[in-house]
Amino acid sequence: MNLQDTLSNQVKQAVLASFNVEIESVEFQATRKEFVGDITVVVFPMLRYVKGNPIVIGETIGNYLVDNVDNVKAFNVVKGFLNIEISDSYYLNFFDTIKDNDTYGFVNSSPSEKAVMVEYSSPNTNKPLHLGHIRNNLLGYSVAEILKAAGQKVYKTQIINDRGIHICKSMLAWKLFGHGETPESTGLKGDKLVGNYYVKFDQEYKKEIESLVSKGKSEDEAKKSAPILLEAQEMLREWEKGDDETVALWKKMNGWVYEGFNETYKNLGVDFDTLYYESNTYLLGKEFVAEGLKSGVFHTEEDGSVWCDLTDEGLDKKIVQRADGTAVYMTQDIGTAIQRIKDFPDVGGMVYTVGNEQDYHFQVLFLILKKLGFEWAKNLYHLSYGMVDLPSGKMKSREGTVVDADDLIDEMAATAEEISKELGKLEGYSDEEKQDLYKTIGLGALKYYILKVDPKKRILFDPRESIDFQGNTGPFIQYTYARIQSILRKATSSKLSDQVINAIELHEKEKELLKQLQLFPEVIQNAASQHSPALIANYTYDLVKEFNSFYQNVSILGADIEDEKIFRVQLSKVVANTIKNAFGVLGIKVPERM
RNA sequence: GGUCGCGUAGCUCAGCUGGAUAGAGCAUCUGCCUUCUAAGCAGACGGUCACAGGUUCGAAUCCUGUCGCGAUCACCA
Repeated sequence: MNLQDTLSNQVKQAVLASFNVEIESVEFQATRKEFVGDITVVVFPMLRYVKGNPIVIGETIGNYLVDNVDNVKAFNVVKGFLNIEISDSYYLNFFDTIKDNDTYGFVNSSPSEKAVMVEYSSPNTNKPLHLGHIRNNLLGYSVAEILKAAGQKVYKTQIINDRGIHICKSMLAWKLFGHGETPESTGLKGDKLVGNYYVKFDQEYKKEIESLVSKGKSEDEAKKSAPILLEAQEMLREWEKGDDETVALWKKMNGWVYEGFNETYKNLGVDFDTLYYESNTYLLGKEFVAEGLKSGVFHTEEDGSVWCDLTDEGLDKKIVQRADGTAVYMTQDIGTAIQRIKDFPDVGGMVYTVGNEQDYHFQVLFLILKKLGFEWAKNLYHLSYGMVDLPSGKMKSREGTVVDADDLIDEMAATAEEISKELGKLEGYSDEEKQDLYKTIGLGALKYYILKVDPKKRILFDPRESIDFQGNTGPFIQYTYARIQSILRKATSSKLSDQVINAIELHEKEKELLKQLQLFPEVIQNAASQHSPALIANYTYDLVKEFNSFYQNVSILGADIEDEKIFRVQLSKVVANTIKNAFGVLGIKVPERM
């Protein structure tokens, strides 16, 4: 039983013994720094049951606790707050239970429990990944790792939007203007090459619109009748018919894109257990549209289009299949969800990492799946996150106003290199080790910068103001880890690792650290239930700040008493391990030196 | 217009299952490297928690309304 539960019972007994009243719950909070104590009971809520002066009530309870609870050393009452001091031995015992546990805070998954599938990334295959995708990838990956750490079985996946008018635009532009260029012939990453033709298409399209308008057409008309657009639409029809040449080109260019994406994923450090392609799942969606028609979930309009009426739920009518029988976005999402459960019968729920512009879509999707009668539909969660915008507004691939993912990753490493060289602490490292470290730090800065923000808030990214490496940042936390490793390297020679600690008096900073460590398992669980890596990031920052204060104010290897020295080294080791585990679920590596 | 989200220090963000004087970082300013890595520590400065009501012993936090920003309401994805 943890401290709070124990105290809770004792406080209830105290109230019962002193006032002859039973109270249901006791409200605790951490004691604020400016007061003496470790944990605080808020007396005010009890006034409903116990009439009287809150100060007197607090003192009565405090006296009872000191008399009856071993771990309670002393107390003081300020207004309606009963501040309790806990004995050092309690914290030392706690430390003893975690000091050799490398996975402290994590819960092993139980085989009987249902797995959860986490979808993220899910790009279109007509252009490279940008900063918006980075946020998506980091969030999805991290939430998947957090769920694992909290004891769930997880599959990571994505849905690759590999078909549609967008890829046809790139294909057509390549065909018209590409002169047979390939990634090999140009030295470009495949996704970059294909993306260039997506931009090229748009430029040509705009030229044609302009020319049509100058010939007297209205802008709307011009947009619809530009020859290059008509040709792209024709290409899509050819693709749907299975035209050999078109399909071959489609396969070739998608292949280039996948190679490019895989490189970016590798650099970002994200991975997937299984992949889904839209071109494979949209047909299953149509089957279930037919099914839903039979069971009356859907209905057909006069023109043959199929709809789901959600007006009873306070939503609109939603189309699930076009009049010409082709699939819409919703159709394939229905199909994909069902396909996944077929493929992985142990999956009992899914998390969709998709921007908040699609909040409505997922609300509708989940409702439709429920109406279709799928048991697992109640366990679907839309991990909705805010857009990453630039000072100039939205990022637009077609207009070239994007922060490219690969470029950004490289720039971060370059900045890390610059700073590292200035500081010059890496004598003895090989060039390869150095490059590796720059990447670790650069990515650490980027990932932490993105993940520390509450997912639902939008991020404004100003490329001119580079991401910090000082203060509340990834490198700051990595630096603290490296510092601890340095101490551990110096300490390993002696017998510091598995000594038993005798009773020592805790330094204030040590106690604060132990309190912070105690929170970690709860933080993991909260982050999992709220799908929020930001909670882990903020926790880690608080832990690290506490450690640095300890480090700067207390001598570790130079402790006067041998037992103190052992304890401090062990405590540092546990802090380092917790940093590593916390950063691990954020997808951030920690360095041995920096 | 309907619906949803957001609004906290000059800037970037915590805090939001109601509790003590609203916290960090950046920026600005002071100190601290002949002791474990100064990407650090200690401190100063900086706030009408968008605004107005309400609930409560107590509201940044919950409720209502107003304003501002964003998203969405496509036979696009």
